[in-house]
Amino acid sequence: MLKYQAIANDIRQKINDGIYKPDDQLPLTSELENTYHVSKMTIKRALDHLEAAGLIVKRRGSGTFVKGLASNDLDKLTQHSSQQLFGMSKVFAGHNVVSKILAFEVITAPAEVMAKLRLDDDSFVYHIVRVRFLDGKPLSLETSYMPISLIPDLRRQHAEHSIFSYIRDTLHLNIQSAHRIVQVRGANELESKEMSLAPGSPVAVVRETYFLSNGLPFNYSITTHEPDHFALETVVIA
Amino acid sequence: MLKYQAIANDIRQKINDGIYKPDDQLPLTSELENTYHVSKMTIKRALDHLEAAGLIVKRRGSGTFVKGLASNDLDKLTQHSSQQLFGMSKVFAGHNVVSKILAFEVITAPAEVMAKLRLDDDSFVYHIVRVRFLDGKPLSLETSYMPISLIPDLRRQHAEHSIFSYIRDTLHLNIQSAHRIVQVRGANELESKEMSLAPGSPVAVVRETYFLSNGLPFNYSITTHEPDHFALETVVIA
DNA sequence: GAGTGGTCTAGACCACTAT
DNA sequence: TAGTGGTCTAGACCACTCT
Repeated sequence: MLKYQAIANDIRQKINDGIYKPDDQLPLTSELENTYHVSKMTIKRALDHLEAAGLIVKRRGSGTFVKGLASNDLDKLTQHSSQQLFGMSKVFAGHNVVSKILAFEVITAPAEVMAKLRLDDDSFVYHIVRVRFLDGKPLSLETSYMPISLIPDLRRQHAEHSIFSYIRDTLHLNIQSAHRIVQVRGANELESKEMSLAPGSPVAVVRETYFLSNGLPFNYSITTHEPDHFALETVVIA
Repeated sequence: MLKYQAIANDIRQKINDGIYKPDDQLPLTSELENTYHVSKMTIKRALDHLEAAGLIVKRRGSGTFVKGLASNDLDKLTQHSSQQLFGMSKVFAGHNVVSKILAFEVITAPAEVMAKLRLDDDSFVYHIVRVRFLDGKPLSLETSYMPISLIPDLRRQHAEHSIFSYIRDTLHLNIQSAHRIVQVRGANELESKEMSLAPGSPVAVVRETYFLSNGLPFNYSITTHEPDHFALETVVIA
């Protein structure tokens, strides 16, 4: 474990345990240097991460303070370390997540998909439509496109479980990041039928582009979520 | 301007101008050290920021690459530098943004507000309900709570324009960060009436807590957005 | 093995806050 | 003016990729 990570985790834990409480001042960076036996830059990096995570606030000239967070929010931030990238199989670990496959085929990429995945004119992509169920209840309907050039030999069985596991564990490709756009609209016919929603009733629409560690986009997906189990949380720093 | 910021801006500009294109490899960090006459750590910090912004990808052992972004997305990321914190008056600069005030009063804080703003039992808060119009069309309905202890002497006229400007320019307080939760539901009676929406039609609900640079929460707000002008974009790094 | 980016240091100097 | 965190450096050493 890297030093700055270990220090960040330690301080996060102390905030979680109430050793450092909301509005408390943290020890000075010079004191932290001594207690952890590291240089100034290393302390700074650890605190930078905690600041980006929304846990603390730094003020040049004054000191470093735990944010005045409601205890609920504090718990969330100290436990799940930052944002989730990977599929629901991980997010809902412990629950029963099942996929029903409505489509699994290879097609020539539609214009929007071509643009998002930076593909040539007549590139082939997988076109996968799945409904995800959590403990038997429909959660979301996902339409996903992936170029066959990057993800060879994807099978229906992978889509039934976790496509992301196949990509990482079998193809040994690293997922580096995702770009997301969240919007809202009424459910269309397919969505209302497959998710047992009234037509036109509210759904969250999340469009995502996923990138590999070499910078190439390998997945463009549009997921509509049933409202009761959808919440997206972010922290914005000025 | 700080060196690492200047370098980050310069490289962002070069990506925007197409000097570095999607999938291109950037110059090696050692070369960048020479061209900008700075140390390794300074180059690293500049690139770290561009990576967090979703523009580039770094691979130890291989090099640094521009992400394979669709040209639309590239433009967005290179121009608006990262996420927005501050009120609509800034986001929609150039457009005509007007507020209609439905409520402007001081009340004892409800339980949820007390928790979010970490207030004592019978603290007073402003309770402000506004409808925001963009070029004459209703955009959102915002219910906002702020403790009178932190924000003294707020007037109706401030709510009519920008509360954030009052806080920054008059009170000289710095807004450091915001925590956001986005959800979806059907419009209630007030929302449908004030925003000319069918009852139960989809709206985005954003709950936000804003923090000052001393770590204190000073504003808790619940905003419901009409769907046509709402989109929230985020970049997630593994 | 040659080459990439990453971590960490010790210390000089800077920018901001408080009193 | 004392004390806070921030920037930047030059260089040692490390972890990973690719051939």
